[in-house]
Amino acid sequence: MENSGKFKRILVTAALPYTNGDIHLGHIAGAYLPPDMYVRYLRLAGYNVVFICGSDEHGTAIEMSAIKEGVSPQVIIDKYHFANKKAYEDLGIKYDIYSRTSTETHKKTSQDFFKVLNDKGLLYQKTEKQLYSEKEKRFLADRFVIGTCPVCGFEEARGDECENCGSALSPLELKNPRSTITGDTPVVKESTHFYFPLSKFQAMLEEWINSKPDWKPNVVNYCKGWFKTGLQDRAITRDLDWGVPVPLEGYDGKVIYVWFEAPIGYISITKELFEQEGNPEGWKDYWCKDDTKLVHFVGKDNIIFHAIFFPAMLMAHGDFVLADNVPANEFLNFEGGKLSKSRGHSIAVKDAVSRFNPDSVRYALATSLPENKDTDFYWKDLQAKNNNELGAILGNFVNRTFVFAEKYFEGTVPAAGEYKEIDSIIINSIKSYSSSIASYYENYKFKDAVSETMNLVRDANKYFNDTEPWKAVKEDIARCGTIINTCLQLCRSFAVLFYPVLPFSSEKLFRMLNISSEGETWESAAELKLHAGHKLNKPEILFRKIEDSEIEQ
RNA sequence: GGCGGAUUGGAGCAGCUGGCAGCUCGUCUGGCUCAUAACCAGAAGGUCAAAGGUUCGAAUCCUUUAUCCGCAACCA
Repeated sequence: MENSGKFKRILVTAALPYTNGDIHLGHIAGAYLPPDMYVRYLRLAGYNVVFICGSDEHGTAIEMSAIKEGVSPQVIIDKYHFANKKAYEDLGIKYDIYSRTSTETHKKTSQDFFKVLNDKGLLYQKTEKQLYSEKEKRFLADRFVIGTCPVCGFEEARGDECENCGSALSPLELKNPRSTITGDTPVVKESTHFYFPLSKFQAMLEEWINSKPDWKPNVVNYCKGWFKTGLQDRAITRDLDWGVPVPLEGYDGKVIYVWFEAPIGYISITKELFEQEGNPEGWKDYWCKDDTKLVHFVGKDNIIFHAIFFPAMLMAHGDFVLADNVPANEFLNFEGGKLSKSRGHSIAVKDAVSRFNPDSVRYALATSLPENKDTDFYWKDLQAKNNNELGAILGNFVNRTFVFAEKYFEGTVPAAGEYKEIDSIIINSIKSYSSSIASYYENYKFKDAVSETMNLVRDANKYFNDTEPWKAVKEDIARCGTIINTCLQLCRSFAVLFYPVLPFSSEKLFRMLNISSEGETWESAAELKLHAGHKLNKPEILFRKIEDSEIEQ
């Protein structure tokens, strides 16, 4: 619906996680759960969609982690690549492909991209003075230099800014500079780098973003802030060992800047996906045709790269589609503090899923997504949402329905007789709910989509109460059958409508209903597909209660 | 200091092209008893951070202040 209509296919990307740490719930809420829900919805709704992600594995930070731990960068990226891949799987975040930027395909794709821009004469070179460590035989990135602040005299000022007085600094301004890695004194040495003329693309970018009225205000505001300052050209190469080498003679020891090369990963990973599927040219449909809708899901820290820098690169290159939307989220804070590993304010995905039902984690995050502003996440919220909403509203409705079918109808679907008005109302409401929920998904309003889905279950519980099947079972068994039939049909609707947010429970519900989830569509959620006499499986508890003691940890 | 964002009942959030202040949870009361002591109904609870301004009318627009957060281009 909406503007999906003019597109033949949708390519959804989730921000490539930087592979020097475990992903945590803040990342999930910001950039991974929303696209997973979006894609699951789109598939049910019948769209042609590809969902890709992968590890971002190059750059200064990874090389420095490797040096500090005394291992090769490969050890670092392997460790976190596989750990993060598993974390996504554990949470039910299901990509069509989860690859990485250390592949040959990616190396070639980003080098080709670089060469196209260079051959077009768009790039230029500039020589600048930089600090160089003779002992380590490397140029030092700003943040790996400390020294005495020329403004306030603070002796531990970092190369990019002084934490004491807040002055923005360049490492060349520091007095008595030294490497944070070895402590030795660097020398000033010249180095030549390629620059991307971002400033020349400002007008085109502004026009492009102005043509996107459906973008979230927070994203547009971010971009406008950058435009106001004026975009500056960016160096797109670095003096570093760990990365994609500059594909030209005479540039040994230089690699393509990770933020130039990483988003090209979206293209190379799409290529890999289609290669695996035996259709090596298939990726072009998704990247080179105007009727592809490209959507980048990112956290707000990545807006600059996905809404400004990467689009400018694509404009410069010329062969590729630009993003239709960048529905970036804000940050999710934990227990009232910033999510940061150093302050112990982060929850790694692996710690959350080892304790709780992944669907409970997904639901708790989905209902407090930082869509418009930073939000807070508390363990007790997860407990409350699991117990009071998933358990008491959804799980309990399913359970009370199944227990009736089990006890009074031999575990089968009873026949539906004549419908009364109250039955018709709830049955018709499934259709209106499914279309309003769909509209929320299409417009990236995931919190609203989830709470709207739960509202249908609230209505279902009211229906159960108002029709009083526990009385009907004694007075009018046929009437009771009609009610329980309706409730079972509702359960099937829930299995479809909750699939985007609660995939594991949805599957469980399909099993309990003894039907396959294969071939289910969003449209079918409103159909009454369970036939009288259909045998049900034994009911199971969908969401077990989380005790206080589990939360106190 | 500059730029951008935020501040709404006990908690977490929505509302912000200006028009009686909403949702979920929690609390209190009542109903029901099929069900994971779950479900349903009703109620209480907010001078929308503060001050000033525009307007017939402001949570919403403007100015100032306070607090918090992000950005500031070689971390990604």
